[in-house]
Amino acid sequence: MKLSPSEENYLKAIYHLEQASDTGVTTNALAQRMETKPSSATDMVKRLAEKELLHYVRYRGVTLTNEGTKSALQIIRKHRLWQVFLVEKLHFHWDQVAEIAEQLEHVHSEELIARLERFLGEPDFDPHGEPIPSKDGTIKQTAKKLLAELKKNQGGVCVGVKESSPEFLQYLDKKNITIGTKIKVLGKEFFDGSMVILVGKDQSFISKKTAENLYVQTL
Amino acid sequence: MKLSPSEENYLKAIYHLEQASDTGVTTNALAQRMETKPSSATDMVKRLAEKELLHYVRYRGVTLTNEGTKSALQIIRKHRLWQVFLVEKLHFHWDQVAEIAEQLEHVHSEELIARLERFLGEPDFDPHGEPIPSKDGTIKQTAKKLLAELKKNQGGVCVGVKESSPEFLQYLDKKNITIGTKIKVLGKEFFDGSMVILVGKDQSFISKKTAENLYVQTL
DNA sequence: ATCAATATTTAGGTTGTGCTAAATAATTTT
DNA sequence: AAAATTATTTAGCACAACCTAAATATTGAT
Ligand SMILES: [Mn+2]
Ligand SMILES: [Mn+2]
Ligand SMILES: [Mn+2]
Ligand SMILES: [Mn+2]
Repeated sequence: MKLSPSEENYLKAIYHLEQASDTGVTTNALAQRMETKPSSATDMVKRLAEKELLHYVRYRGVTLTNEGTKSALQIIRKHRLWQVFLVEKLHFHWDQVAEIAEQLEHVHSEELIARLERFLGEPDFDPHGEPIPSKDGTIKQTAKKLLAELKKNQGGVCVGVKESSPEFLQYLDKKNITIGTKIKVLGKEFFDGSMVILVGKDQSFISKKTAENLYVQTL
Repeated sequence: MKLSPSEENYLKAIYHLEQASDTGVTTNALAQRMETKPSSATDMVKRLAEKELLHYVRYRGVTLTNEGTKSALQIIRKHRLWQVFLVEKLHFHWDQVAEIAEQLEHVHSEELIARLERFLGEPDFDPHGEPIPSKDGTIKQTAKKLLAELKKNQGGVCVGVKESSPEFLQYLDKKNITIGTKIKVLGKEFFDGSMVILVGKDQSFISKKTAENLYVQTL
């Protein structure tokens, strides 16, 4: 089915909200995520229900159908592949690619995305460490945990970020943390969850909030 | 100014029609090119006039303003750079790229197109031999002529196509003609303008229509 | 259980981009 | 020059995607 950019953006938003909560997605949550009004979200949700991309029960929220989930995954796939292109080939910084990928993801061409994937060497993860769904919708999951879950003296490699806002990514740069960086917990403050960590050879102080947005793979 | 895909497509169409005729563009011509109805073209033309991208006189047609021409050239620039990407990097065939570039050209990001141009090695021409406008709107013109203008025993290198429909490009493939192919006129029929030409080492027969859609650079 | 607060939907309006049918202007033919 | 033909515009409708304000349903507190 050929969807409009707006429809695709809504589907993606619903998918991500479903993932984050494992429950139906409410109109308010969706409107907030889409930066629109609840009444606009209701309108769109009705259209998507009409197209059988989601189940909608008035006042009860929304869940994607199989079709809807499949569509959402394909858009995410395109978004992430384009992000890889922007960083690996055009040398964009990892905090600059989201906005452009938001547009590129809506270009309709199966052939294009197949060839792009090939050209990029069939990457498994995007520049933020997020997995790239395959053409059939499969996602490669890795055993990652939040840095905040590690105990003192445990260490690992940074494999992703939970939030990927430019602000956070730029902050990580300042701290010399990026995908692939080795991190070890030197100390953890019980009071506020803050940590002293080893980044490469240097010590660094990070807040609980930061530790809760960094994924690491333990060694 | 941030324009919608539809507005951008209209601007491009008007630019091309102006180039082809050196006179004002009529509503009917525009509607035909855009594959829409004259009434729709009138609507759009009014909006673009409002934005001062073109001059519009009722019943008299339309001409682009300087602003409008600048915008059109930037869209054409993006279209052609993306076409180079699709052919050179993703190995699309030259007859498959127009449709996808029609979408990619509407992605808004100065930075993206600057980096893409760099990545592609700052090409001067697209896969159909058409010049790529520079960032400031300059077009590199070459001394090319239509194959149809050549006399017997004159020869040259194919440097472009006037029409770039998939049908025509596929036909050229069958004839083993592409950008860079050496061609020599062995004979020209006065009656219907058809030609016998030398393509590489082989003889080939082409119609006047074909000869009028092939650009060559004489040696 | 009732009421207040919150969430959601509906009603009705706006803008962009298309359409058809009818009106009007321009051009060509006679 | 008038009539016929063609080109163009206008009027009015439709749909997607937004909005605000008002109505209604759900939830949480008393
Ligand atoms: Mn998007
Ligand atoms: Mn990402
Ligand atoms: Mn286009
Ligand atoms: Mn071209």
